[in-house]
Amino acid sequence: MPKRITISDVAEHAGVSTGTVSAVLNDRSGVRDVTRARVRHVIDELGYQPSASARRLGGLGERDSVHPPGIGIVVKEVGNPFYVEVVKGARHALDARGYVTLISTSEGDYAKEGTAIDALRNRYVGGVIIAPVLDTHADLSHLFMLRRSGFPFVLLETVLGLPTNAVSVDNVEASALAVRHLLALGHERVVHFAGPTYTRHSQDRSLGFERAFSQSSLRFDQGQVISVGSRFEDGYSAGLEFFRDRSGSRPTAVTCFNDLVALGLIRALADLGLSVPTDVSVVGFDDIPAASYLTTPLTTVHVPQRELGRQAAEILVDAIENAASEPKTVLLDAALVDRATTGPPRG
Amino acid sequence: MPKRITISDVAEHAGVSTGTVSAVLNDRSGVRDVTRARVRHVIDELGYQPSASARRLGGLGERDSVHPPGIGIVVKEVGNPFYVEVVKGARHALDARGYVTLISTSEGDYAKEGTAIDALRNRYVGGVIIAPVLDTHADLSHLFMLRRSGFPFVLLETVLGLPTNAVSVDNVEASALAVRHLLALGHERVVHFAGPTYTRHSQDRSLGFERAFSQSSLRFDQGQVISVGSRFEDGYSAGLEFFRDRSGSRPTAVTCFNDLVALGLIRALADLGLSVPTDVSVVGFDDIPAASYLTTPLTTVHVPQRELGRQAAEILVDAIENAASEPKTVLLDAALVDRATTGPPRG
DNA sequence: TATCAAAATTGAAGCCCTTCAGTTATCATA
DNA sequence: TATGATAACTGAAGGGCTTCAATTTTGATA
Repeated sequence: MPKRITISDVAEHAGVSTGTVSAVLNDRSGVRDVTRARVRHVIDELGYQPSASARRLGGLGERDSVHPPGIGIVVKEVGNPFYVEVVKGARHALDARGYVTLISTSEGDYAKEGTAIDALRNRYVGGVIIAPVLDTHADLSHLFMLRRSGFPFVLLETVLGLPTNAVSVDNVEASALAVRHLLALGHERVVHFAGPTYTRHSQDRSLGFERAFSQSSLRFDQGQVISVGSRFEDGYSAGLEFFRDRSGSRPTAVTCFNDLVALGLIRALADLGLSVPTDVSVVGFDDIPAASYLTTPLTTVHVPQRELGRQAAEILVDAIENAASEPKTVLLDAALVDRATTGPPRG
Repeated sequence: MPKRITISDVAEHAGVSTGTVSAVLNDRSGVRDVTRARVRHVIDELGYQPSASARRLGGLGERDSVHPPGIGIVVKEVGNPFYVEVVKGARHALDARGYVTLISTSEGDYAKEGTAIDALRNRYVGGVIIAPVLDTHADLSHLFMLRRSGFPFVLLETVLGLPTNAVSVDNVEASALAVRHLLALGHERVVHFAGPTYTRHSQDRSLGFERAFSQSSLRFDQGQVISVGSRFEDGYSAGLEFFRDRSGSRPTAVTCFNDLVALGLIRALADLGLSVPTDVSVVGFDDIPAASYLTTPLTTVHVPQRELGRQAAEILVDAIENAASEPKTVLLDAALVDRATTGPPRG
């Protein structure tokens, strides 16, 4: 194996000391221009590449002193439009503060989330933003360990029993908003297409649905909450199954876990020959960019995704730079956006 | 500042030597269970965190010996459905080979691309997959320097004059496919909504359009290629502008730089009261997942995105593990997918 | 040319680990 | 109990860089 070229090799060839080479490498003042030039030339000549580990080790402590500091973001899935927007918001804020952003995914898998966090930590990110996977079988131990180790992080979902930095919206209330909108339009038979159980978002949104219903003059029944999933396909297949053969007692409106599910459902309704919103009103959740692109723009609950990312970034940077900051939870407001997929029930 | 807890602290508290602690840390054999347990306990007690830099420095050379090795992916934009699929394909292959995937974005900005690559390199990824930004004003110097430094990388676009690993499709030919499809349907007035100039993809697709046209009995005119962009909004606004007030000489078909532009265009046509494909046929490019979801599924050129990612990952891992491998360029096949947005011209 | 403060340069100590030759403890066997 | 063979443990020597007190050089001034 070719022996590594070190700073001493450079020093020797340039006829200076290692200290001087180091000074050149770090653009420190107090080196004559001729010397600087000579060293630079040798570096180039020899194809010298500094060892990042040695730089960090040598410097004061373990911080990423040499290069722009990094922060990591662990999302469940790359390409989920919701997280895409959150990441954009965070990235923007982080750029402005001179941090580089590194993204990794957990694929909604609890173990992979741990791997991703470790990988990021071992690579000198100063902190991480995490969309946590809430696996009922797991004990969330790596989040607790993270917390115990004092490593700065911010969650994109509040976690019960874990007092830590978190940024989210009040999903219970936001979900209730959607229901109230439908009730106000005169709907009485409404169901909720719920998301995966591993996310608090889903639990809260189901809860909000139930609560808004219970608070109305109507009666709530467990059967109104149907576990579906979070993807377009989930909404589509659940929609087909649910609305096939159901002419009589068919619900007149559906609130969905997120916009993707809503879109899938709308597609299924179209395939079944039902029209939106005349036959069925549909409300999404999140307000992803595509929601407003569609031929019939989606009525949905707007979640300030970029702002979510921005605030998470801000809190994280603050935690990194002022080590002493207190755990902070921020809840942003959501709002109903009334577009074209809701209307009064037929007749 | 709180002094860092080192391996010697642990050794001292546990009454063993640093060598033993190191052995425990690395799960090496030759340590009695009682000793191992004692050391583990002290580690826990003291909240000891190994220094990743020191581990790397101490080990043989600069490789990422201790933790799973990482590879980086630099895409232009997180959330671009095309890259999302490519990343998924790569991630899948990389997972199987025990690499962790770290994603960073260039935002289509040449300078940020350099920053992203550096950030990744300095964080011990063994190699990177890059969707290169082709800035006409830049000299692509960081790609050349990367190459010169011997750092393994794979491009998702071939770059003129840079013999290196690359995975792509033959965009010229693929684009011609779209045109031939339209010509076969009887269209004569066809235009191309071209992408941004900073990507080779766009240049090649425009070229393919021109070529297919020239090879037909029809005459090609520069005016048929309209520079639009790569986003939904770009397609939408260009569509509005182009098809407004043009009843007579209006083109009967459009091929688009990508699916997003096509979707934007379709939306614009709808707003103008024109129907697809009766009034205007539209062909996309890439075949992103959403293309088949829509109410009127998009006719498009299918690019095997996941496979692109998979092959890129494979080549990269090979380059990392067998340092001597030759630069390799792979061109995958694209195919036209005839769905609902194309048909014969009216009349 | 002599003087001296400021600028430039030196080089050994230290950062925290891993490694491995050498030493010591252990335990089965004679 | 003595004897090896083997297992367990030790600790100093790196690994490549940064730092900083100490030294040397520079160049303006007398």
